[in-house]
Amino acid sequence: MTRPTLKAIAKRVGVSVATVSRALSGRGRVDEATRERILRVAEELGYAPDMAARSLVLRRTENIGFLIHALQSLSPHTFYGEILTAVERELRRHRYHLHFATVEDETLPPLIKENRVDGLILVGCDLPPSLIHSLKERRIPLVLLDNHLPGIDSVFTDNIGGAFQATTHLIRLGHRRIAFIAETLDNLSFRERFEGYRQALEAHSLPFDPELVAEGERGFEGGFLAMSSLLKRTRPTAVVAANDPTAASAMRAIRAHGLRIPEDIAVVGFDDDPLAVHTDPPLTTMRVFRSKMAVLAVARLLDLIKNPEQPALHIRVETQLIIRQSCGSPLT
Amino acid sequence: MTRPTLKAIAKRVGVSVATVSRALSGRGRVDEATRERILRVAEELGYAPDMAARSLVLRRTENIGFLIHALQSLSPHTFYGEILTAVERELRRHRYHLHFATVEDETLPPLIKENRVDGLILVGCDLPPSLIHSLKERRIPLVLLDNHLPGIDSVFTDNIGGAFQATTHLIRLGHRRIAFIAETLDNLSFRERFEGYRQALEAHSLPFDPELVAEGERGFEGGFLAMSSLLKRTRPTAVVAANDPTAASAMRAIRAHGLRIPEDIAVVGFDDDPLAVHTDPPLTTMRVFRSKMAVLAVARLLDLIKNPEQPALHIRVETQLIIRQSCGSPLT
DNA sequence: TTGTAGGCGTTATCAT
DNA sequence: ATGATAACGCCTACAA
Repeated sequence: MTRPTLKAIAKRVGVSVATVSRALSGRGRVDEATRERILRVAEELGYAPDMAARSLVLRRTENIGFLIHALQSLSPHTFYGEILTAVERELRRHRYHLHFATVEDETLPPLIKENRVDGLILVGCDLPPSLIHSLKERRIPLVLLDNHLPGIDSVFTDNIGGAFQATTHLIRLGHRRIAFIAETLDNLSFRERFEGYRQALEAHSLPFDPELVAEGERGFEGGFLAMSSLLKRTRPTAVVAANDPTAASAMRAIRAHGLRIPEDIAVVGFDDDPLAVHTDPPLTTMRVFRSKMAVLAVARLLDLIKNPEQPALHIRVETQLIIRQSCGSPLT
Repeated sequence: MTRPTLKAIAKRVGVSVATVSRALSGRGRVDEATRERILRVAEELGYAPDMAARSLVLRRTENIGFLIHALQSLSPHTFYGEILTAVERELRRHRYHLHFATVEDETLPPLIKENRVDGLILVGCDLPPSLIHSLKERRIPLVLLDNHLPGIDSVFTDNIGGAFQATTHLIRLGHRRIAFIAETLDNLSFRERFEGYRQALEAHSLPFDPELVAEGERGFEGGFLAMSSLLKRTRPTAVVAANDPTAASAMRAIRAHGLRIPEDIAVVGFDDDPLAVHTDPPLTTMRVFRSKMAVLAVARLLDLIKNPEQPALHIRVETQLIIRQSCGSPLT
C-alpha cells in the first residue's frame, strides 16, 4: 500500500535502480527489451518519481509560485480568478505546478526561502515594490503580471491606451463633459487609466476639469460613493469608470439620482468583467485579455528559468472596445 | 549567493550539523549558549530548511492540494475564488502551503502520484465521483468542500434547507405560482436546491407544476435562456433561481419581456454573490458562508492528517436569508 | 548495456 | 550536550 519506488521496480524486473532510472527518464542507453519490461512494470505499479527526492538532487521543484496581494484576491471581481485558472492551465501544459499564495505585507513569503518554487508570477499592482525588489535580489526568476516596474520582466495591460480609446469613444458620440471615477487612485492601473482619460481629453482639445474626477473607496460601494459625491456637485453627460465593478455600482448611484442610462449619462467601464453583461443596460467596456496575458507570462517565466541572464522584457497587451448599450447613440 | 545549508551554519559556528539541526528544530537538548550562537548565525544567513530535503526524510510536504473542476473555476461567479483565498489564509495560519490544480476528467492529477501534497481539499460538486473514490483508495487524507458523498469527509452548504427557506419567503409574501430555474440540473447543489423548492411547496400544500421549472445552460446566459423559455409558455409571479448569476441574468430576461421586478415577478437567488448588490433591484438571496466553510474544511483536513483513522464527518452549514429589494412587499 | 557508489540537505539514532 | 552516521528516493558519474 506504500508508494512504489525505483527500488521496487528494480527488484521486480531484476535490474539495478540505475537502469530503471535511465529507462524511465530516457537519459542514457538501455536495452530495448529491458526498457519495455521496466516501463510495463512501472505502469503496472503506477510509479511516479517522488518529487521530494527528485528535486533534492535536481535542484528544481517544477513548481511556480502565484503571488497576489490578499487585498486583490478578496475583491469582488473575477478578474484575478480568471488569470489564475489561465496560468494554471498553461503551467500544466508545461508540466509545471502552481503554488498559490497571498501576501499581506512586505515580508518574504516562506515558500521562497524554503525553496518550494522555481519561479514566481507576481500578480497585480498592489504588491509592494520593496517586496518585489527583495525577491529580485534573491535572483529568483520572476515576471510581473498586470503590473510593471523598471528592470523587471512584465506582462501588462495597455491601460493608458485603453482608457484613451474609451474616452475617445464618448467624445465621438458628442460628449464634452466627461467624468472619471475610480475606487481609488492609489493603484497603478487606475492611475494609468486616469492618465489615458486625460490624454484623450487633451488630444481632442477638451479642458480637463478636476471637478469631474472622483474617488470612492475600495470594494463594492466604491463606484457608488464616487458617483454620488460627483453628482452632488456637478452633472456630466458621460462617465469613464476605472473598472467594471466601479461602473456597475456607479450606475446604481446614477439611477438613485433619478437619471437614466444612457439618455442622461453614458457609462463606459474597463476590463470586460463577466458582470458587464448583467448590468442594465449592458455595459460598454474595454476588454482585457486575461488569458492571453497569462499565457505570455508563463512562457516568459519558463524561458527565464531556462535562461536566466536576459534583459528584462516589458510586454504590453492592447485592449479592445466592446460596445454594448450603456453609451447609447450619438448625442444630437 | 547560494542558499545557506545546515552545513554552512555548522561550519560558521564550529559545531556539527546535527547540533545545528537540533538547535533550530527545538527537538533534542542543546547548550543554551551554542543554541544562541546558532540561531544568530542562522538568522544572519537567512536560513530556512530546504523543503525537498526536509520532506524527503519526514515524508510530508506541508502542502495541501486544492482541486477544482476546470469548468467551475472558469465560472463567472467569484464563489470559488472566495473559497480559495479563505482556504489559503487558513492554511497559512497553520504553516501549510496551497497547491492549486484543476481537473478536467477522471485521470489522477500528477501532484498525487508525485507526492507533492499531504492532503486534498476537493472543491465543488463537479469533480467526478470516480476520481474522488480513486483518490480515497490511495488513502490520501481528503475532505470535500461544497460537495458530499457517503463515506467521505465533507463540509457543505445546506442547499435543501436554504432553498426551502427562500421558497417559503416567497410563499409568505403571497406567491402561489413560483418557478424554479437553474443553469442546469446536472449538478448536485442545484438539484438539492430544486429539492428544497419542492419540499417548500409541499409543506405549504402548493401543487408542483413541471411547467414552472426550466433549465438553461451553463454560463452567463443560463438564467436568461431558462427564464426566456419559461416565460414563453407560462407566467409565474415569482421565481427561485439556483444561484445569483442565474438570477441576475433571469432578471434581464424578465425585463426583456416587458415585465417589472418585483411588481410583476419577484426573484430570489442563492449564494449572496457580490453581484447581488449590483443588480437592479438588489437581489434577495440566501447567504452561503464560504469563509466559514473553508476554515472548517481546513481544520478537518489537518485533523485527518494527524489522525487518519476516523469515521467520516459530514458538516452541513446552514444558509441565511438576505432580504433586499427583488421580492418586494406582500402581494395584496 | 549495466551496476556500484556518492551525494543532494535534512532528520533521527546511536554512541561518546 | 554533542558528533558521527545512516537513512529518505532519486540521479549521475564512473567502472565493469
